[in-house]
Amino acid sequence: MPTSTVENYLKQILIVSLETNCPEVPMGKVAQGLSVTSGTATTMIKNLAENGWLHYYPRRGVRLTRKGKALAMNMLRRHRLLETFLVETLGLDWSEIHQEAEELEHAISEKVLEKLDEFLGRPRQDPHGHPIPSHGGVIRRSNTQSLLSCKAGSKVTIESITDQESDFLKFARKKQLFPGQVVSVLSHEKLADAITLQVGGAAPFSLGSRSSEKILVQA
Amino acid sequence: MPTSTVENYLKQILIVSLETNCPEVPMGKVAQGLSVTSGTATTMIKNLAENGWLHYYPRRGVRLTRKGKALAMNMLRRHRLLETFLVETLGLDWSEIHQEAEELEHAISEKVLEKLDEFLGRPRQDPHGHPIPSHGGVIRRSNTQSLLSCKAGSKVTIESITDQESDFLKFARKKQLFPGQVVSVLSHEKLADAITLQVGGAAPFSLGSRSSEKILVQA
DNA sequence: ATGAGAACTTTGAGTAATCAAAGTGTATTG
DNA sequence: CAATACACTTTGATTACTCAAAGTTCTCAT
Repeated sequence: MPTSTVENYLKQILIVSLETNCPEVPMGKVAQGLSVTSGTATTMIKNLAENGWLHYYPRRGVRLTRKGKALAMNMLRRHRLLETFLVETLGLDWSEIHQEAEELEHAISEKVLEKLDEFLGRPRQDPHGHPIPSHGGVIRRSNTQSLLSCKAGSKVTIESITDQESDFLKFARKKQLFPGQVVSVLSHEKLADAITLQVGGAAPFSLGSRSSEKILVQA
Repeated sequence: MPTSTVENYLKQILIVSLETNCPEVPMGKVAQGLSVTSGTATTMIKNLAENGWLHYYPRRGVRLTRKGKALAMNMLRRHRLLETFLVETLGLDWSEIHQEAEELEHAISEKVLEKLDEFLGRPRQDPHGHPIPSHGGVIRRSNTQSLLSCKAGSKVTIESITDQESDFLKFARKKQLFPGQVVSVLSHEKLADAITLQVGGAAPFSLGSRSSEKILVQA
């Protein structure tokens, strides 16, 4: 039985490798993502490698094994199903569910998880718009791009918000930026590092590149 | 923030002190209830005493402080609300929920707990018939006695089953022994250590003292 | 190519929880 | 009232994780 620390390391590595679209993840990202010192990450990673969760290429990075990826995918499934439950069933705010799910995902058994999935009607996406991996660990990958890469004049649908920070999510909702919303890109000034949007009939507003990168859309 | 080990020790002590109706709990019961060696229990208890969770009387036992009892009551509330959720909402069998709740009770936040309570309609009892402590940590104590103390010829209503063992619970349900059921005590042979019952129209059967002690009833 | 700085690893030490086994105190029972 | 048995405590060691700080390797700009 892997400890919850092991689960967290593997999940974090999977998340980074999905984000960067590259299976090899540098140590720095691991340490940073888990808020531990780099020395701690090195020690832990060597231990994970010894137990067959991942391959470790010193001073280069880390890559999940099949076994490691399966566990990590399962953690993502747990996390996203729990987030869905917290919002849909218990009515918590989407800005506060991340931390809650972060704890619960290690405590919930496979049996309860599947009952929960059934109870929720086997949802495909969590409240942030992220796909929920299947029981078998498969994730539906859609052809999305970030809002940052949209041209002026285009009209796109928000697929997901890739940030779990409470403050950003509160802001996003106030501006009506959540999955399913249709957004018009009024302008995109590369040099000014800003993109101007309009959602529904509300007043237009601008986002910097940092923020617009966090919003994934479909044309 | 107490660790989940701390939470487990305090909860276990509270459970024993409620069962025995005595606030002082001997070390042996602590070690046994938590499945640790007696040496481990001693070390841990000294640590808990230093942190104000309980009073430690060496070679005599242990007694929760106000602070310790409050935390322990809260754990009991978590446990029993979660058990209720697992049975009522997700449809798990009452024989398998104890272990599940045992894990989840440490992971669920106060906020989610209260939402859950609301969602469940603020239940007063868990699926085993045990009272659920209020948010403030108060427990309704009814005047119950165990089935073992019932006279032949009496007719009683089951209030709760004080055993979490999966096998015993499966047996109990098969015999229709669960909260709310009305039971006739046909005979009670002190010397034979057996009590004979009838539930509804089913065939009469006998229970030994070990088992009948686990069933709490109201006249 | 070289030297500065970033990225990474190593080392030494600490915490929380656990066990096995040896040691101590207490309570009965003959 | 001693001998024994039981309940409890102490001791020494282990595991899984963590950090700070010192050490190493790699890369890139000069």
